[in-house]
Amino acid sequence: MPELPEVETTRRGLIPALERARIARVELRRKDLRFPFQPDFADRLAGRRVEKLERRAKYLVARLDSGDALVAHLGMSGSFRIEGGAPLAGLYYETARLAAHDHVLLHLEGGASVIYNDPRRFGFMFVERLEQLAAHPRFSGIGLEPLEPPLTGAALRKRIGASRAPLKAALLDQRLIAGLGNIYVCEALHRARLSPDRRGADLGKAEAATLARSIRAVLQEAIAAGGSTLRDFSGADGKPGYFQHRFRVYDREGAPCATRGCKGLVQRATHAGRSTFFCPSCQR
DNA sequence: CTGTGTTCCTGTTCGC
DNA sequence: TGCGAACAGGAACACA
Repeated sequence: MPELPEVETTRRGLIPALERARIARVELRRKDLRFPFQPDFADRLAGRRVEKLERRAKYLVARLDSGDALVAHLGMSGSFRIEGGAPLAGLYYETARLAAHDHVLLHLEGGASVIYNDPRRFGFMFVERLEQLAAHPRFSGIGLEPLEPPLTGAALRKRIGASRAPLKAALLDQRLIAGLGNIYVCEALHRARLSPDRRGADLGKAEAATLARSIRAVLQEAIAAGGSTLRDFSGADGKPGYFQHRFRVYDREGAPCATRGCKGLVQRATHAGRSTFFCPSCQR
């Protein structure tokens, strides 16, 4: 589910509870998510302090005072929430109430708990030495970050200009650009008025610049809106995002195109087994 | 190198 | 109302 804006929303929501907090105890309510947990997973977290919570592509990375990094990917349906934390009669209690599909609980010193919930269990977590993270197979091939530093048309053109894949596929490819998923690729292409079938290799400089600007804009607006909630995504504060109300094409098949002056209707097509929403009239 | 299909898993929605 | 099928935000992999 969660694409870059949802992961970033999660990061920002978790920071107040997690940064500088110490993990007192780790509760694994099953032995695996998408993969089995490492045998020493819980032991390497317990007693450690979180120094910084960062994001790379769609990954959350918590730097620990041990030199380890806790890495989490939300898959299609993962979310974090914070519970508890208020002292009772001068003592702190773990007060987390469990919900269906709560799989990992990080009980923090002070009584709050950070809880990972994931019905489909496509998400995963692991710990890795921080200095080895860049060389980790899941990180070494990751492409350009779209926001920091701001993605330029030239950088984008350099990456996808080498690809003869259709733009829809190229932008979904995390090895080229990091953080985009099906929703934001559709939205960015529509804003840039580019057909999902265009090839990266024949994008002109001006088109690449427009596309880069569109990608940045849609991601930034989505982050400002707290991400998109299609079914049940919510930030760490429990509130849903509301960027879904600002979709111009995604899940709007048959609706009039939002581009000013365009009389087209939003169409749905399939690329590589995934739905693509676009306006055939203004996206060329 | 490319596109396509499959797989992991559960929940929701749609059509009959 | 019930029931099965289709479909859903990700991403790695096998294969043609």
